[in-house]
Amino acid sequence: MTLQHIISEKVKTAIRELYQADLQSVELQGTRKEFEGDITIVVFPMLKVVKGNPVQIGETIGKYLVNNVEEVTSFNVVKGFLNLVIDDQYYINFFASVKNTKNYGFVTPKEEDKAIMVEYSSPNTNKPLHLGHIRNNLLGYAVAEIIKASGKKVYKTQIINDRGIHICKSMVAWQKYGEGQTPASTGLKGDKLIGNYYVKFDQEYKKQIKILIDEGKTTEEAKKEAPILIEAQEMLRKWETGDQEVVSLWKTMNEWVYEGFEQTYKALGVDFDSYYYESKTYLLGKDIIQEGIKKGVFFKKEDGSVWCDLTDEGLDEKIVLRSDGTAVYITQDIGTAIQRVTDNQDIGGMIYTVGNEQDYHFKVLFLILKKLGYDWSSYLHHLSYGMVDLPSGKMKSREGTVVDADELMEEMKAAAAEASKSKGKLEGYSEDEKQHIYSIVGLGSLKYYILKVDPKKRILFNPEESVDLHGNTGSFIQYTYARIQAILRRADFDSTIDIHKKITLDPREKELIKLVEIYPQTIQQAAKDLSPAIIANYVYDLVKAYNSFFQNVSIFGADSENEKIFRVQLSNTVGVTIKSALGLLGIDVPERM
RNA sequence: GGUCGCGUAGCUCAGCUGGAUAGAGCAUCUGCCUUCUAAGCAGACGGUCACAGGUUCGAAUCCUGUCGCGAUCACCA
Repeated sequence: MTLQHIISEKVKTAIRELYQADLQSVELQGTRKEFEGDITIVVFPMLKVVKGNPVQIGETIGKYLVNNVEEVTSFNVVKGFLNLVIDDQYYINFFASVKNTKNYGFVTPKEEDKAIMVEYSSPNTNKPLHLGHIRNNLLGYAVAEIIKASGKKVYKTQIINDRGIHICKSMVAWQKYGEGQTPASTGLKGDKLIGNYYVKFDQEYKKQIKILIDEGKTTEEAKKEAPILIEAQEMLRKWETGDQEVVSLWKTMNEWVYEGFEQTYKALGVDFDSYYYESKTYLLGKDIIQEGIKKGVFFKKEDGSVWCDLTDEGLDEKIVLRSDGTAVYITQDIGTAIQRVTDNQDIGGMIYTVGNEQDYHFKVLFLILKKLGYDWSSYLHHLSYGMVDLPSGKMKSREGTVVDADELMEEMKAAAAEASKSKGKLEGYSEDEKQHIYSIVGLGSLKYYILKVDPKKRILFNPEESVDLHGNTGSFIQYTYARIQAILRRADFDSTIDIHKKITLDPREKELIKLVEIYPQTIQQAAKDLSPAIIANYVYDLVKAYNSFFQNVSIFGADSENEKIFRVQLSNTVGVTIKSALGLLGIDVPERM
């Protein structure tokens, strides 16, 4: 039972004994810095059941708590706020009880619990990953880790959009202009190579449109009749009929892309427990549609197209199968969802990490699955996030303003290297060790910069700002961790020495213990809100408080040995918590920097 | 046009299940390295929380409307 619980219960008891009234709940908050105290009870809400002056009621309850709760040493009342001063010994005992806890703040999942499947990344296989994908990957990975830490089993997965006209465009261009190039022959990553042919297709397509218009066609006609587009469409038809040559080329080119993606994922530090491929699930989707027609969930129009009527829910009719019988986007999503639950019987819910331009799509998808009668459909969430904009505006592939994921990571690493060299704190490290630290710091900056923002908001990605070392940045947090390690190296750190004896706390020490105290509930909140930003903001607060402590309270110049040991142990616990919280964000920590 | 989201300091963001004088960072300005990593600390400056109503003892937070920005409303994915 936490101190908050004890105080809440005692307040209720006090109201019952002193005023013969029942209080539903007690509103507690941390006392603001400008007032004396640690925990504050808001008196105003009590006025609904207790008539009287809030200040007097506060005084009465304050006296009662001092007499009846050991940890409450004194109190003061300001307006309707009852500030309680908590005994330092409470915080010291709390710290002692927690300082050697492994995985402090994490809840271990129970065997019988249902699992959550988190889908993220989910690229098309016709071009490399860019900054937008980075946000998606970081968010999906971090949310998965946070949910895991909050006490649930988690499966990470993705859906790879490996079929469709976009792949065929790259394939056609490669066939016509590729001259047999491969990743091995060019030294290019596979996804980059394929991306080049996607661009090549677009260039040729535009040329042909222009020629057709010059020949007197309308723009509309030209766009439909360009020979290279006809070729791509023809290739898609061949693919669907299983044409051996086309399927073989498709497989080869997709393999190249997957190898490229794997390198990017590895560099980013994200991973997956399973992969789903649209090419394998869209047929199941089509089967489900047929069943749905029998169940009356869908209906067929005269032209053969199949629809779902969602007008009762305030939405429109939604097409789920084209008149020629081919699958649309949502068809395969229905199939994939069902396939996943079939493969993993313990799934109790799914989270889709997809940009907010698809809010409507997922609303419809979840409704359709509900109409089809799947009980897990009520535990589906769309983790909807905002776009990443550049100072120059939106990223547009046609205008070449897309920020490539691999290049960006290299740039971040280079910036970290430059900054580190100017500080010169890595003497004695080998070149490999230095490179490793540049990588940790560069990626840490990037990840923190993106994850600290509320997922649902758009991000303005300012390259100059993202490599900044000062203030609310990943570097600052990692730097603090490295600082703590320097202390521990020098102190011959031993976590087992008992420090119960220490009597008075510096306000900065107390602040740190309070922050450590709320780490577990912060994880729960972040899991509930699907928001890594909550963890990012927490770890920033923790680090700021530590630096204030570090700069103003001498550790090795402490008055007593006991005090010194306490401060070293406190530093260690803060360091462990920083590492743990950053770990949830997929950010590594350096021992030195 | 319908629907959804957003609007907080010059800039980038916290705070939003209602609580005290709205917080950080960047930028600008002052101090602090012969003592544990100055990628730091201490401080100054900076606000009509888009606007207007409403609910409430109390509103940045909840409700309604207006304005601005964005997304979406395909037999594209």
